[in-house]
Formats: sequence, structure tokens, C-alpha cells
Amino acid sequence: MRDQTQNPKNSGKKPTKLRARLPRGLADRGPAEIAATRAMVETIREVYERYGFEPVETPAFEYTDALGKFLPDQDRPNEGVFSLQDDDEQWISLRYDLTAPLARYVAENFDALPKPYRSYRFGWVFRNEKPGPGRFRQFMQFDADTVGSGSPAADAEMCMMAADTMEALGIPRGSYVVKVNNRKVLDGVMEAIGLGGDENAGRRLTVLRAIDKLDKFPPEEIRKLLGTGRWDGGEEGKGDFTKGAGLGKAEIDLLMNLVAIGPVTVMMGGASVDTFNLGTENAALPDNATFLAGVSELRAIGELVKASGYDEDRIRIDPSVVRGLEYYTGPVYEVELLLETKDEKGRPVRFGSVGGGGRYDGLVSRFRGEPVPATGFSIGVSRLQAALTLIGKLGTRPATGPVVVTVFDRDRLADYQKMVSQLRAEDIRAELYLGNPKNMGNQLKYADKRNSPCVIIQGSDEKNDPDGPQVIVKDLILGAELAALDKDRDDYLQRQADAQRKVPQLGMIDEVRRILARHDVTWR
RNA sequence: GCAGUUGUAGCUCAGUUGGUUAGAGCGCCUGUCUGUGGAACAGGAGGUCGGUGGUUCGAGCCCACCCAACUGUACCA
Repeated sequence: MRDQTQNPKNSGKKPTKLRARLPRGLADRGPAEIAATRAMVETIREVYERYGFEPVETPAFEYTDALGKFLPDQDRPNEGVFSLQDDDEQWISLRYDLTAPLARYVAENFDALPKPYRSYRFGWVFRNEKPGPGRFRQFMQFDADTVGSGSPAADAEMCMMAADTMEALGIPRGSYVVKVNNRKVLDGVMEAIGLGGDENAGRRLTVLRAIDKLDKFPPEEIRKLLGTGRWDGGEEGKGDFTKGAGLGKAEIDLLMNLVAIGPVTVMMGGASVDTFNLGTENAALPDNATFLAGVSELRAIGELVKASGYDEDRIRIDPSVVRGLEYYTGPVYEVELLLETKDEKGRPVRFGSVGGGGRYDGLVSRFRGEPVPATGFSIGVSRLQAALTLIGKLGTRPATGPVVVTVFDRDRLADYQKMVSQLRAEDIRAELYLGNPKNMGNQLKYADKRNSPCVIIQGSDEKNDPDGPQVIVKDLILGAELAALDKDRDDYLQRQADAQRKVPQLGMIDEVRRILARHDVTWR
């Protein structure tokens, strides 16, 4: 190749630029999102503190075996989680939730902690899965857990706190619901229809997965999943086939009856065996010990929340709630947003679950020889934030930028810098224009992009004003409104006068304050 | 993972039956503008046409494979 500078156009190979790009399922976050997250986290934190929980944080990495079932095998060490091998060849993984690390922390510090131990924490968690709309490979959760109490009061408290948190975040009563179920209820029913025992563990899992999809598919599709299986192409042989649980019609009827009351209000405090719609087929069920234990635990929770004044408009029993399949052992809860809205294409969007939790009595015990009951609740901060933004509960208005002091005469930089300092001393966000000051237009464009409330200008005319040094304070927000306005003469002239005022330099701070107050700018 | 759809400028998209040097709008940069952003006008930068190979005198267009994104589905502690 010859001299490339002579013919840059046809010289062929340009040095290949590195393409700036982000791995899929991850997202950058700008000032508006960061501010929104901060506000949400602070609100949630206040509620959790009020309930007596204290903060504790654990790192993003844990030994893989401490996280649970994912012991990486050689072929797919990163299935589901992000894992890597440490110097000493031990596998460590990025946490995929905040519960398993807490269990490790509690077990490791068991003797020093007060029991029951009540703590909260928020942070990023990571899942190596296919991302989708609203599903990321890094997202934020906010958890609260009570370790060392098997009392239904601990579970009831989680439900009430979930409800309080939703309302603190501005979601009106009736626009959310905390749904409560007990794993033992479904386990008991499955035992009663002959799915008990280790040899049926796989089928039980299939049943739970099918029931968990009730909010996604109509009942007839769920029946297919409970029976022989389902084609996702809509008809036989089309698309992917999901193998079913292989249940007969009578068993499917029983399960569907039980679960069908899902959306129906069940009186809290009145939960009994009769509450559950079991049909007439299976008289043996009310004798099943697991089922009865589940019902009795639900009743206990129901009575507690009822006594505290939380009615069915906030907390309900819903036998269709399944939640995580791995470690929940008893009560499970789920917070669902009932709001609907439209996406940018006008299609209805349902937010569904924005949080959940349950009792995980086995998780801490794994590390210790003794039983350690625990219950916890987790809010999907990222998902809830997306929902709140969409329904307009979180401001999407970009944060107001700093006051920009423009540079008119290059050799008077020191004067301008001094003005900046004066503003900062008064707790006003301010900065000197640091770009090329050759014309005023560029400086105003910059301030405009920064969302500045106003700019300060001082040229020689103002500096040498017969009435003493003056500055021009230009209100950019008002100026923007002015540009959009229809020309109603008097109004226009009045606003124009307000939008840019010449004031004595000594009155600069006051004038800036006036503008900040006019537009309600606080930078908080 | 499986299935379907789609890949052309930073963004949204044109691009004829395969035919010279691939276009538009918006955005970006520069100038008109050594005293004013959101306006106007003029100019400019920016493309391995997702990648590789093939068919052809000739491929953005046809074929094969690969990659990525989107949608559904599976998994989801």
C-alpha cells in the first residue's frame, strides 16, 4: 500500500476501529435512572427500617457451592450463573440472588448475631440467562429476611411490609396485591393424587411449573401441561413440544379446581379446608397431613394480618402461587401489580410480579447441623422501576444541570471562575464553560444540553456599566417555553423580559435563586 | 436450548427484473455569527450494505453456512 495520506478515500483498509458495544442483557444507566433508583431504594429502606430490620451487605461473589444447586460441570460451568475458577481452582460465582449469600453470612456468623436476626440489603445480582424485555443479566434486588424464627408472625410481617412498601412507593391500594400460598397445600394435594415419594419428584416439578404458568396461559393450556404435553406452535406438531406431567382427567380436575379460585378473594382470617375448592372427587384429601399443615399455617398468617388491619384488598390467599422451586418449604408470597398500561405500540402490558419470597427453612441448615428456620422477601428493584416509570410514578424528566457561567472575554477567566465559586459557596450547582469560548452560541447550546436552569453572561458592556458592574442572567427554561409559545403579544413580551435580566453583579446570587425558585429546582 | 421474523449511516427507513460512484429525513460537525440555545440557510463528516464462502462478465439484491437482534417457547435458584 502506498502513502495513504495521498489518497485516503481509496487507500482501502482503514485501521479497523474497535466497536463500542455492550454485551447483551446489560444496560448503561444515565442520571435520570440513577436518581430514580436512589429515590426508590431510599423509600424501601425507610419502610424496612421501620419494621426493625438492619442493614448488612455481602460481596457479589460467593463460592459456587454456597449458592446452591449449581455445581458447575466441566462442559457448562456458566449455565445459569457466571462462574470462574479461582487461583486455588475453587469455583466462585456471581450471586444470582441475595438470599443464598445471606444464608452463608448468617451461618458463618451465627454465634455473634442476635436471633431472630432481621436484616435487609440491596444490590446487583447476576443471571446468565437469555435476556428479554425487562429481563436483564444484571439487575437490582432489595431483600429483607428474618432468620431464626419459625413463627407465622414472621411470615405475616413480610406480607404486611410488602404491602406498606408498595404504598410508600406511590402505588395506590387496589393497584397491587400481596398473594400468599403455602407450598404444603400443593404438596399435600400432589401426595393425595399419588405423586408422593422421591420417584415422583420430576412429575411434581412439572406440575408446579404448569401451575406457575397460570398467569401466562389460559386454563386449557395448563391442562395440557398437566396431561400429555403442549405444542407451543398452537397445534399438534407445530413448534416446540413441552412434555406434560401425565396426569389423568380426575387429577387435573382436582388441581384446576383448587387453583381456579386464584383471582377470587379469599377471606383472610377465615381460611379453612372448606375455603379450598376441592370438588367432590377426593374425599381422602382433607385427611392428608401435609395439606392440613399448609392450611393451618395459612390460617395463622391470615389471622395475624387481619388483626393488624390488612384486608383482602391488600393481602390475599391464592393457591396458584408457586414461586421458586428450589428452596421454599412453606409459606410463599408474591407481590403483583394490577395496573395495566400500553407500550409504545399500543399493546397492553401487564407487569405481573415485582417481588416475592417465602420461607426457606433448609437454606441455613445446610451449613449447620441444626434446623434454622428463615423467611424472606425480595423486591425486584429494576423491574419495579421499569413499571413505575411506565405508569408515570417516577419522574423521567432529566435532572436539572448546573448554572453555567459563560466565558465572554478569554482574558477574564479568573473573573468568571470567581463567579462560579460564589455560586458554589451558596450551594448552587455551578460550572465554568470549559469548551472553546469563541462564540456565545456554542456556550448556550452546551448549557441547553446540560439542562441548565440559567446561564451567567458578562461582557464588557455589563462590566463597565455606568451603574457599576452588571451581569446578565438568562433563564433557559423560560426561554425554551418562550420559543414554543404562540405569539400572544403582551404575554410574550412579559416573559421575554423575565427570561433574560440584567442585574447588578452583587445581586447575581439573588437573581439565580429567583430563577431556581420559579422552576422549583432543588437538585435533590 | 427450540421455532419464526429481521439485519443498509448514530436513529428511522428507501434502494427497480442482478448493472457505473448505495440514497432520504432526523441527529452530529462547520460556517453565516469577534453579544445569545431551542429558528433559517449553506456546506461537511459519517457505510467492510451483519460475516464468510459461492453463482455470475457483474451481487445491497440470488444460494449455502455462520453471527446478532427481535418475538414466541423452554429453563429461571
